[in-house]
Amino acid sequence: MKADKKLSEHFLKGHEKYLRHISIDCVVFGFHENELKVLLLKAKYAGKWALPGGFILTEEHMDEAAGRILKERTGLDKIFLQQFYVFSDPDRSTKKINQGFLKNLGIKLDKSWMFDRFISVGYTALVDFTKVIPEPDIFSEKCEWFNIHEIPEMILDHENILVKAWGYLRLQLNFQPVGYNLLTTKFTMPELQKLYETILERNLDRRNFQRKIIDTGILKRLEETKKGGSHKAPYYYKFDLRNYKKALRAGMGFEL
Amino acid sequence: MKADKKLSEHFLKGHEKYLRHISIDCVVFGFHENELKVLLLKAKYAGKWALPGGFILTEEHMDEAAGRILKERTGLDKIFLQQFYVFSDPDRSTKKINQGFLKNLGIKLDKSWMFDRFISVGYTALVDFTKVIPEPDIFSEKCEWFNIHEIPEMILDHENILVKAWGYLRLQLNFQPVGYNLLTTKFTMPELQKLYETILERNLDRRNFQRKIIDTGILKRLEETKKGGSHKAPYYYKFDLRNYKKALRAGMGFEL
DNA sequence: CTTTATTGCGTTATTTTGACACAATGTAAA
DNA sequence: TTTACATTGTGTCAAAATAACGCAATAAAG
Repeated sequence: MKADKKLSEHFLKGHEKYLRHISIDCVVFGFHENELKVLLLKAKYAGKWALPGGFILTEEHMDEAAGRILKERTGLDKIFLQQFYVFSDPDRSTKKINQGFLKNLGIKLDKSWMFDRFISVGYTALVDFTKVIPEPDIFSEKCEWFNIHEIPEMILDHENILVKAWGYLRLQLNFQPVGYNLLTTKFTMPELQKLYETILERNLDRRNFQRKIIDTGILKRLEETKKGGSHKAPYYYKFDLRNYKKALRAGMGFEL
Repeated sequence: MKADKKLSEHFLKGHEKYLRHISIDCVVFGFHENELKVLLLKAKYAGKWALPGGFILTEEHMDEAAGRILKERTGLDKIFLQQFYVFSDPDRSTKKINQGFLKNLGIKLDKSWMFDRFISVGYTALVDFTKVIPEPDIFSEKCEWFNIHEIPEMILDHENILVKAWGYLRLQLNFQPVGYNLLTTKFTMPELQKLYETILERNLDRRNFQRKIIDTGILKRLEETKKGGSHKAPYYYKFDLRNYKKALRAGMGFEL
């Protein structure tokens, strides 16, 4: 099989291409139908799910590497990425698990660089759910979105990474263009509020939320309204990127 | 010379002992005489100053490595450490600089692991200035404290790392036991206020600061006062660690 | 014993936040 | 066509948090 040959080469020659001991794991957040979602890959033959990850080319900036890795998985360019933590437990990737994975692949490689210890840098990625075309890679049989509350069994310490990323997202809500990156360009106030409520995991007063977010001046109301519901049609809004960036520098307060 | 032999061995055999491509750089903050200080090393023969840094043993947790590195430099155990950013520019450590450094040492080593590209994980360390005994290592001729506003010329991207660490410290002021770790066990209210003012780089109203910090309940006032100034003697305080940790979880607001 | 610098404690005005009321409006049912 | 319903847009008011400032108390120096 062609895919297997590519895999073999990866295990045999990867160390010439990539920095050893260092990996990247991305937690890709999306927002759809009022739910926070995470993009996961199902590892071939392993039967468990994994965060999209990869390695750093010998002369590549790590942030670029993260972008490159994600482009292959989502089809998107210029994704909003942020490193948030380094996972360095010496036992986080055990040889046992990786060897089992290889055996199932039918490849006999006892001394691949892949069995070395890896320190992994965690990145959060915020993407527009509607624009992503999920793509599995040669290591994976599937690539799918999962509701943040319905995460399947994951390999290694990936669940831990995911939980930590979510906490980071919550902390960053006041300082980063979370809304700008997770929503489509056009959205309604209830949609934006739901996003905040989902990330903060608590309900916000509709009227106070609106006042607060309007006062920051980061939004521009359009003339258009979103019709379809059997009730008053909400206005569409879009971000005023200029003001947004200015407001973010100051931090806009939604308390935890 | 014995030191040179140790150095040679480091350059020749280090890769057997440490993970390649990964280093740690620590920004050690202290507070003394109302000034924020940083602990720096003067690199031998290089003539420039450097952050205390090091490498990760093949089976060591990265956080432990950071602690181990700092223990050698400060004589302190159980230092409050936090990773804050990963510096991964492929050009951040150029071969030219390192080779010059080696040449000056009188050691001819063209293919040392030390010339590989390094990705460095930045840590902030908060220490009690009065308890630190600065110790240079075999790479350094000096180890000294510097005022944060009087930083000398530094090697590589270390000044950049330092600046980023300071920004991180500011952000963490409301969420981390910054005061607890930077001050001696006994301190006065004006001392604590100066610490906050120095980190935030702005003046705070003395009376509002006092009220706010007292209201959090994180302090315990002692009967003792600090005499010596030609004015009313301020009370000593110490942290109520129980309440401090509780308050930190909620975050206590000093805005930027 | 007076002066000086600074502390401890307090007051008031302003701003921000939280809780809630009510009219307006797009669709579906009558 | 009219009515019912769900949800939106806007506004009010009390409570809480913050900012700005006053003044008496006191340790040391002259």
